[in-house]
Amino acid sequence: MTLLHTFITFEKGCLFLIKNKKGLQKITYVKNQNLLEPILDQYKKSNISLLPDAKAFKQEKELFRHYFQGDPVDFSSLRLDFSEGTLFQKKVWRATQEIPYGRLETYKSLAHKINHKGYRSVGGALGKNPFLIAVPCHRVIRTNGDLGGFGAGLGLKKYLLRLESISL
DNA sequence: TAAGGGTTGACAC
DNA sequence: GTGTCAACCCTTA
Repeated sequence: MTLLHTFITFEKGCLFLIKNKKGLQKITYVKNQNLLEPILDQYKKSNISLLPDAKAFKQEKELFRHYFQGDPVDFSSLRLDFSEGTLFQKKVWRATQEIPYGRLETYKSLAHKINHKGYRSVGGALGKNPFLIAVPCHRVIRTNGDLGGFGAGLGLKKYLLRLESISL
């Protein structure tokens, strides 16, 4: 299998984007480009060849450039391939996608949106979120105002919230 | 099948 | 205010 990939550097590190025929398959965060090698190796071992192709990511690069400049960006125009997630995870990710730029949501209210009482499961699904920033799990916090957790590190969560002018 | 998880709410101190 | 615990329910090993 062949997938396309590219990376986008920003102040705090680097975003690694992977695309298949259906759309974006993954957006992950790495602190620096040196850490990309082990990721590429893993794909090689799984018989997946990753081709660097910056042109195929023109739209994504443009959106992220604006986003990191602090402009309000709507990522809903991106085609995201949720097929790797479970039914429950897809529900949570879609609900998270609907959180507008600059707004916060709690794990509880997100659970309500999908008619669910398992707040922990919502956190679990967000932890598995393969689309960093495009599915804005950084906008989900605890009801008491604590940040909760973040797969890519709380430092990055704070940075992204500051970028969107959200005061904590 | 059991354990663990990015949580919450209730209760006791 | 802080700590503890049960309950929610999905995912993973």
